[in-house]
Amino acid sequence: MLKYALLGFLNYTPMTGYDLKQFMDASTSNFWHAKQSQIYATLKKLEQDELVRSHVEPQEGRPDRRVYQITEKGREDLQDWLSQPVMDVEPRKEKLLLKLFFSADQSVEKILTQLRIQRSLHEETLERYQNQTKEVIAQFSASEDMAEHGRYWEATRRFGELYEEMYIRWVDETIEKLEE
Amino acid sequence: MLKYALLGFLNYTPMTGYDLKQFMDASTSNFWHAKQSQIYATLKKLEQDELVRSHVEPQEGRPDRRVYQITEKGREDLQDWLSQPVMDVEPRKEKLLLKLFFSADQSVEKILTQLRIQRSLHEETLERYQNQTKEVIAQFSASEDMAEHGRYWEATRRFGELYEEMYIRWVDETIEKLEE
DNA sequence: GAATACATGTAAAATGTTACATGATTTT
DNA sequence: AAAATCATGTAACATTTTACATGTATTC
Repeated sequence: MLKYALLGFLNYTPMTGYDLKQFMDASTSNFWHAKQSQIYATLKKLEQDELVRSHVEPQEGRPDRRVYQITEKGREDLQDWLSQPVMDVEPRKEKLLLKLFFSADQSVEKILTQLRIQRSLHEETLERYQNQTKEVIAQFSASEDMAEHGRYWEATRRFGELYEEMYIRWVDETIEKLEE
Repeated sequence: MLKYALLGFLNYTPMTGYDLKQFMDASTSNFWHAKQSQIYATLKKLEQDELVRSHVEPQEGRPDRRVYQITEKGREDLQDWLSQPVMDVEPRKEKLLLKLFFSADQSVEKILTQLRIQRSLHEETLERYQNQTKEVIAQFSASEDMAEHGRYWEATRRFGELYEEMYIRWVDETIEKLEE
């Protein structure tokens, strides 16, 4: 699936694995993320499958850049994937909930601390979506050929915002019940 | 991490890999899930590490059962994990959002169809949390020695409920904006 | 008569994480 | 003087998914 994230970005414009990581961190990390090493490995595989092509741009004083661009075959594959509807609900994994589920023998004080830590982490995340991510999207949508993309980027950002608000609400509710 | 889900359940009572799968599907699938094959593989590893022990119970007409029970070492490991606070925000992966992010060139009609499919899938999931999962928890909490656990199980179920409500709200909001 | 439940697992592939390695330039 | 940024990657490991294989008993 990372495959399609990379093809999606390369469909905008050619760039390096390093650039792709920056873009993902700034825009899709809310719903899709990857480590730098995985991005490099996946790009290599995409090139083998001829969905992307690369060339090296020599640089002085800095490491050379390997710039990837999407091929016609890559565009078709991406288009194909985009047009297929998602037919399932994505399963979640939430360590904190797993812990909480088995926490009946822990002290309530310890659990409350856990929850308060999560609350502040999710508050930070929420603020990031509301400020930083929002700005990044606004900047990119400013250019004319990217304006149409802005609507969709904003929809995904909004999801992150709603998610974090929901999470904080759930923590507050749970803390309240435990304090009774 | 599946490791701790299995230890957590085995800390209630000894059971087979098959039983563990049933329990997880009925209770933790909202925030932690695993395939049957992964459960068997993980149990094998847990036994090698002496965190669980197993014995075979012969059966007639049905395959023999391999019943696992947690060891003292396993209990300590679980306890240790439970007492450590979670210090990060769990990253999500949402295929639909990834698709939506890159969908500016798709027809609005196609995207709306995508969103409507997701809406109905998440509505089903929400209802499951509100009815089936709620009942399962009520049943298990009925026995005296499990009553205290019920509070925590309910908190995790509530998370699923809030999540699905949020998701549906987001879909509705997004559909509305696209229809403008 | 067909499908589901019960119960176990193996093998291969895909995916993702962690740790390591290099080295100049720029910022703190 | 130390840390972060730019830029690449490899290797080992861990986790997860998919597909295969088996066979009885019960339910529809």
